Amino acid sequence: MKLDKSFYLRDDVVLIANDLLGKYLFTNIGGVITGGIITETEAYAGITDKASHAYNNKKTQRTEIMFHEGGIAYVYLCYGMYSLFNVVTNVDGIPHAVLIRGIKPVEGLEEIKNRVKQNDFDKYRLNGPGKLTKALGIHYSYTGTDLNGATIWLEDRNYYVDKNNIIITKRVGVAYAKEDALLPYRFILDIK
DNA sequence: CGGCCGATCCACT
DNA sequence: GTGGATCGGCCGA
Repeated sequence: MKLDKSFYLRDDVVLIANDLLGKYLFTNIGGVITGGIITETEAYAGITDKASHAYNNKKTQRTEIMFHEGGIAYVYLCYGMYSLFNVVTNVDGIPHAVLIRGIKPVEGLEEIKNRVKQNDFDKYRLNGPGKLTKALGIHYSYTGTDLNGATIWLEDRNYYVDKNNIIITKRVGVAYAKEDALLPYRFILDIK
């Protein structure tokens, strides 16, 4: 079943990032459904988090989406060529988000393989936030999409997550955030 | 308006 | 381990 709105409205974005491991992310782009089990996430804790685009209450046309009520997508272009997909959380006015960094593909494998166009395609692993959006067809123009809709959605299919398989570490690529770059906000589900 | 820079990825050493 | 690709967003003038 799809994740309930209340899942996204909770105020602990770090807890939500952990809870998202083992949940399923799906897209329906042009009638083709692709998706997988979420295996890697990072929490971005809003206005006090130096790594967040919303740090210091920065509200621009791009980051404004994060200030909305949880349960929608925040997708933006990074390094001029990669769309990065985030789940917006918390209530209206608090710009929390969770970056989805990796999945284990389970649905639409052929389509995913065609989209990523890499020879060493690993059907057990699709790690990297830029790669997974390409695989699932999520373009940055999808920012603001309701995650309870028919285009992008998340489901709980009772996948059992063994806490012993969760690795918690610091976030990647945010050295500019200084001491906040060391926060244990990255969650990895270590499955085959 | 111009210039700088990035929540990345891949090829190459 | 390192450097280049590549372009929208952001900020300062």
